[in-house]
Amino acid sequence: MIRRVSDLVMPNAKTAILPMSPRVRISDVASALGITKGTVSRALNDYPDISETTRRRVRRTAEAMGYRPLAQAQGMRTGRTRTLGLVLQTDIKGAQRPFLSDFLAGITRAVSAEFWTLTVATSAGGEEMLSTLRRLVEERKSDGFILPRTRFDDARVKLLKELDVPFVLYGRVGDPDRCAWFDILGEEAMRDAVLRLAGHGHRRIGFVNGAAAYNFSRLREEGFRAGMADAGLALDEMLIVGEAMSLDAGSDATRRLLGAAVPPTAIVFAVDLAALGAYDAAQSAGLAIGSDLSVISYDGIPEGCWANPPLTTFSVDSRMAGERLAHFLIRRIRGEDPESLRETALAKLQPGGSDGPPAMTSEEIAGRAAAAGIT
Amino acid sequence: MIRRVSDLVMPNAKTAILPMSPRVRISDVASALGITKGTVSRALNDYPDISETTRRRVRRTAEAMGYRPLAQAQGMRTGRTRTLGLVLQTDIKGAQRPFLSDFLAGITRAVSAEFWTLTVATSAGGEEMLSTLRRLVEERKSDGFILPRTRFDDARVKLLKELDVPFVLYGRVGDPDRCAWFDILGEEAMRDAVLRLAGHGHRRIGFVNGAAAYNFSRLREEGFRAGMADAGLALDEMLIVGEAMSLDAGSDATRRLLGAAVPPTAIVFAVDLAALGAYDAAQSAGLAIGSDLSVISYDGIPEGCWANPPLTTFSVDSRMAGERLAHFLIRRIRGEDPESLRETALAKLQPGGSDGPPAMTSEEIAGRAAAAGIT
DNA sequence: TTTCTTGCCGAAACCGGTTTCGTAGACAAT
DNA sequence: ATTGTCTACGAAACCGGTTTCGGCAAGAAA
Repeated sequence: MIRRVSDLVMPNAKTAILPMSPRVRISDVASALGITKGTVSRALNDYPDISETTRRRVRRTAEAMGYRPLAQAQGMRTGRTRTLGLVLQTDIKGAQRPFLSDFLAGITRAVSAEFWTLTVATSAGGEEMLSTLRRLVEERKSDGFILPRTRFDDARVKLLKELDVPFVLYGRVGDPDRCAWFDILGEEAMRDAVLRLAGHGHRRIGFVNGAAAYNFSRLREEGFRAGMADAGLALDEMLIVGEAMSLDAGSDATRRLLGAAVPPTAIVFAVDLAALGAYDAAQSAGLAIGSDLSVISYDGIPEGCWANPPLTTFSVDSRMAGERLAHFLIRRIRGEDPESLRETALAKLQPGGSDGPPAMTSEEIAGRAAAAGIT
Repeated sequence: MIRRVSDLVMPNAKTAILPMSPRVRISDVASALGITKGTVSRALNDYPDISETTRRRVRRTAEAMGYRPLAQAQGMRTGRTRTLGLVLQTDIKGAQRPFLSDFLAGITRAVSAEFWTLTVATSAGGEEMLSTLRRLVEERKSDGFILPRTRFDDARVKLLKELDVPFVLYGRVGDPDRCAWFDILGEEAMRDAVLRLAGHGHRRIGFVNGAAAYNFSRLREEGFRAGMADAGLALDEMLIVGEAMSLDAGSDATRRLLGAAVPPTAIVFAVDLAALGAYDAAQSAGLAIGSDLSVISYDGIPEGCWANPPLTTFSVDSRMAGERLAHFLIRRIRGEDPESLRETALAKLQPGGSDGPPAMTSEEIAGRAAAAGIT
């Protein structure tokens, strides 16, 4: 921890000055052209009081000399440093783990193509998340934020709106006012999952949702319901359970569904990690995933491929998401209307062996479950 | 891509100035004390020409007023901005994926505890990696770097030494001169793996190494050899293969070992991902992992738990590694001797079901392999 | 021709820190 | 009392950009 203010400052100040590589500064460009640096700056920044010919000359020589403005120096006056911020939540064990690498690759790719940078922080969520955001804003460490894993009513959004700091959502929120976002249409995936199962001949289908606080859970449930309606299947509220974000929770949820009076022959999961928990529950009930009990899920985590049989799931292109989000955020910071920066994409079906035509009736499944002591 | 220099600068300059929150500036502290900001700065930076009483008064009021220097402003003169850099390599599919989340959490935890920040970039490796580092240094985006996945002869180390930019290694290198590092003792793990297998009764043990370019591969092979010697087992160079960093490569390597004249009854893998490839090869040879063929590996990736049987592996605490590395780098940047910043830790055995007493002799395994067409 | 615009640029202030330089005042030595 | 030294601080330059302000010169209007 920081104890004294002096821990924050530069020790050995004299020797701390780096041997600066011969950067091209704005004054170099100016003197090369025989004009003042103020004029160069205004020319590059498209001020209206610069003649078109001067503007062109300045641009060309700046380019030719390899001039690139120092973000921190610009930041002194403007308060902007061409830096995006990403605060990851770390209290949920392994929550975004599988996607993170691709997601970061996408963001940094977009960001460095424009000579911006990304600063990453982590926090435990809740109040700490907000104070971390606030600190990054106050210390001018980032000009805007990418907010992953949005909640229906998201405190981060509220805070950043108040502070008037730009942000983009990876996901959607309840109140879309002044929000830009990129999102995958989880609801469409859930709908398609139901239709695929119905195509296999399933008629009793259960749904295991994620945590209700997250906005995606609402959407995926909507999608499930829409799919059931489209398939002309009866919806039994007893076959819808939620709050399953982990293996254990997924396992428990599966057991609850199998213990129903008339259990489902197939289950749609909103989250891969929960779906993998179903394997355990099915095994303990003596049911074979893919035949006795069909499972389709969403996320496309690599662990799914290692399950036996491999999990049928809708996979998400996290890298592309990162790229789109970074571009959107930069445009947002540059002043574009957030409501014009909204885009969605579809998840891609990744067929495994965890779904297929029902090999058992609900009654037979109920029998097995009862025999295994599942109620 | 960037086309014109003006893409780099601030548009709408007039409106771009942020409504600054009422930060406490150094001049605020100064006027509160009735002294000049220069004196405050020198007091906080431990200049010798400040009286002890003044220094104390300045510290206390600065603390009380919540003053925190703006890193970019300091950077203008000093060239330092209290920022660590991390450049991830993304061309190797999923190479560091499983560890990344924990690793980042560790780094950012340490970093934000000292009011520093982390900027993350990605690159495809090779020349692009070097130019990315160079760019971050030139644009003063980071004061030093954490270099993961070190090679025996690492081009990044060479470059940063030339540029005289501080760095710490996650791993070790051939030439330790002027290098600070944190590393896990993979060689010890490999040694222990051999001893564990020898304890099970195995006498013919193979080794599948990672890519020779990485320094950890050399160390892990050394550890394997040391283990064989300690266990008093004969070493057959035919049973040592390398360059297996992926599933497919691991599968191929396993097949090669099984096709040997006298195949091993157990295999030690340097990399989990390769070890998971052995499952496939074993299955196609009609061999059961854990009994017919024992496997012990290293990394502790989560996929290992999903394999059947779960992989016995030595797991690494990536979060701790990130934390230690960040602290080391900060101390390095503050001027400490790099050679005093070196630390190692042990990997932790995570027993699974992939190893056990040999159920078959080498001859029987050779028979199965031959029957499966593996030569 | 004179005056009023307008376009275009130089000069200088400014952002928030760090660092250099100069000097007032205390004290010691002469 | 004068000179010299040293301590401790004020004043100002500086980092590399952006933004404000003022004014010259050319063209338009009177």
